[in-house]
Amino acid sequence: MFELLHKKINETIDITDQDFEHVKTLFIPKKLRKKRFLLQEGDPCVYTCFVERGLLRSFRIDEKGNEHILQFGMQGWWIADLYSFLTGVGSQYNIEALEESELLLITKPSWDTLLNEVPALERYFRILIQNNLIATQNRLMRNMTISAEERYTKLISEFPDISQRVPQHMIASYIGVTRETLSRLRSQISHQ
Amino acid sequence: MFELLHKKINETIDITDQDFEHVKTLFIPKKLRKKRFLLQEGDPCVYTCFVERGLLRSFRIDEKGNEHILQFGMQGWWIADLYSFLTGVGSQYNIEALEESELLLITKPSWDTLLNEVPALERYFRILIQNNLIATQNRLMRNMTISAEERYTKLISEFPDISQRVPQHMIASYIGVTRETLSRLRSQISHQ
DNA sequence: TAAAATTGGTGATATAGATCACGCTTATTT
DNA sequence: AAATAAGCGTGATCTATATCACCAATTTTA
Repeated sequence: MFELLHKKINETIDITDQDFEHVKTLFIPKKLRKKRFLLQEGDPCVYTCFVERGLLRSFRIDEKGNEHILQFGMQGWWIADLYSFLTGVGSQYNIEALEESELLLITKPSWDTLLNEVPALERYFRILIQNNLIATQNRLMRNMTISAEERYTKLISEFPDISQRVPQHMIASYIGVTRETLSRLRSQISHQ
Repeated sequence: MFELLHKKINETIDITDQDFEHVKTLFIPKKLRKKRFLLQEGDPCVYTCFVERGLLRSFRIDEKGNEHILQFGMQGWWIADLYSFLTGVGSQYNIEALEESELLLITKPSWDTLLNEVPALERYFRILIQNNLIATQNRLMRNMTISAEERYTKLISEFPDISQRVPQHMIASYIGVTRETLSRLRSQISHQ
């Protein structure tokens, strides 16, 4: 259950087996079936979630009822509504399993404890968040500088399996277009 | 010169005077005149920069020659091209002073040293980056969910002095529209 | 202080992508 | 197995924003 988390942490910092045993005690393992929610809009985001296996998405629904995906949470990634998790306010996001998933959850109090008791993890999370920031800045700049078609082809080339794993309308709402537009872009691309 | 940095660090973590004296030795104070560059596209981003006084912007120029602003670096904020700073590869961004500015610069080797010698700063930077990530995610979602006009009015209400301090075409390139579009939005807004 | 550059406003037109509306498959649920 | 929902494609039309082209005022630079 904790293999992937252990591996991921070890990739960035050195953690003793003893410390990792302590880490284990603070996480709550959970299986989440497809289409079930880890977080619903309005509720505080109680857990930060590490994805051991499966696939999740975090998304928001605007006033017109359109979905906008902030993040796909793939195997080995973390997913949460950070702001809600840190402040305890009601979340504006939903987090839903797109596949049957195995998760490791940690609450804010446990996370605070963990960071105090295993200071090396402060660096692990700093680097994790740092990489996430870089990726989010890139995505923001891409949205401003390149066309929907380019955004789509770049996404597919970075995550080739994504179009098999998630429906097209979710890919559309991740790159910031409607499902109709993506459908037309795809047919253009396939006709050379 | 170091007052603001000291204050900002103290707002998030406890740092001893002794540790802060050490911090001071690793930063390079620099004055940058208006329109001068701290970083030019293609060069590696050698410094991460804390703005003691003044205003900077980081931006990118696309193939068509249009500018896109990633960040304004206001007093008390940090600015850099994180990816280039961490990896040493040539940057895709420019960083330019929009006002006469007083900066505190730190190189990657010094920053690494600092984090090892003053572990408490690991938390300071984790929280700094965490807040930046939250803000960047919000901006990304806003760009996908709300109109240019709303983006403009929200920016102005969050940073009321910005329209006095930076030219309109830069505000336009921050919210992701052309200068012409922003000009028209502004005249609409002023005519009620 | 004259020349050049920057800033910002506005008209005419073009276009990427949204919206609405429909039909056809393929999964899911009961 | 039937009923329902989800997923995807596509035509017709609409709209927000981009593009191009120009002008006037202000600021910066030589």
